Amino acid sequence: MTYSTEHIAKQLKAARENNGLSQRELSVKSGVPQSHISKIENGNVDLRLSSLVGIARALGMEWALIPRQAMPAINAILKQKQSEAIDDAPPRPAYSLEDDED
Amino acid sequence: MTYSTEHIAKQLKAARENNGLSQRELSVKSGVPQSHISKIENGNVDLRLSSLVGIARALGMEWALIPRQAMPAINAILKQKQSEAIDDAPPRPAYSLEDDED
DNA sequence: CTTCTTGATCTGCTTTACTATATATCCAAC
DNA sequence: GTTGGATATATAGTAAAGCAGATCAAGAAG
Repeated sequence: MTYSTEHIAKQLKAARENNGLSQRELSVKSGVPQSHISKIENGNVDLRLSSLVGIARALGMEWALIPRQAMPAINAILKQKQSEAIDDAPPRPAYSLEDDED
Repeated sequence: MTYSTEHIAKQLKAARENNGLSQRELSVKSGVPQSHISKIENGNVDLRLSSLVGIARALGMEWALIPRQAMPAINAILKQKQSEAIDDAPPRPAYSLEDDED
């Protein structure tokens, strides 16, 4: 409950939402119970690698060990991919069209 | 005990040896008992994130969640860093000089 | 109002990572 | 032979992850 646990929690939650999945849907895809996903996303669990890998895979992600010196380069790429995603695929899931359109 | 567990095991072991550490030394640096490190390196454990992070940090590594589409780029960087390491810091730890010198 | 979906929380139970410590192998050096 | 460094294994106890299932609260929608 210390280190990067909280950070992971946020990443996983963000990724899930990007994929437009509910915790229950992710539960089915990953094989991890919804109750556990909830705990994970709230950072209340020191999860095992198998859980992490299962969930990450279901969200189209992998994980990697990175030499510290290589981190800046990696982060640059991740940031880049992020902005690419923004400008080429705006999913715009729901414009909750306000109640009147007269 | 399935997926990448074995792969991680190998990575950690390789990293430890690159750092020139024994399991005992790593144990001290990471706070994880030597017996457990042994199990981990042999892939006999589904370790928790806290253990992984502790060990990885002690070895000068971090870990990251990577979108699958970004993996090739990441791998390219990692490979590159690897060869850099090879040609600028050849530790050449031991040439077990063959027995014949007569 | 009722219904449905989503996420958080609880209970009970099983499994296993993790710890501490000790011991066993193996191998190289003296 | 013995000694010493390193890794692998053994035992026993504790804490927590993980599972299954139900439930609850909040919101949106009919």
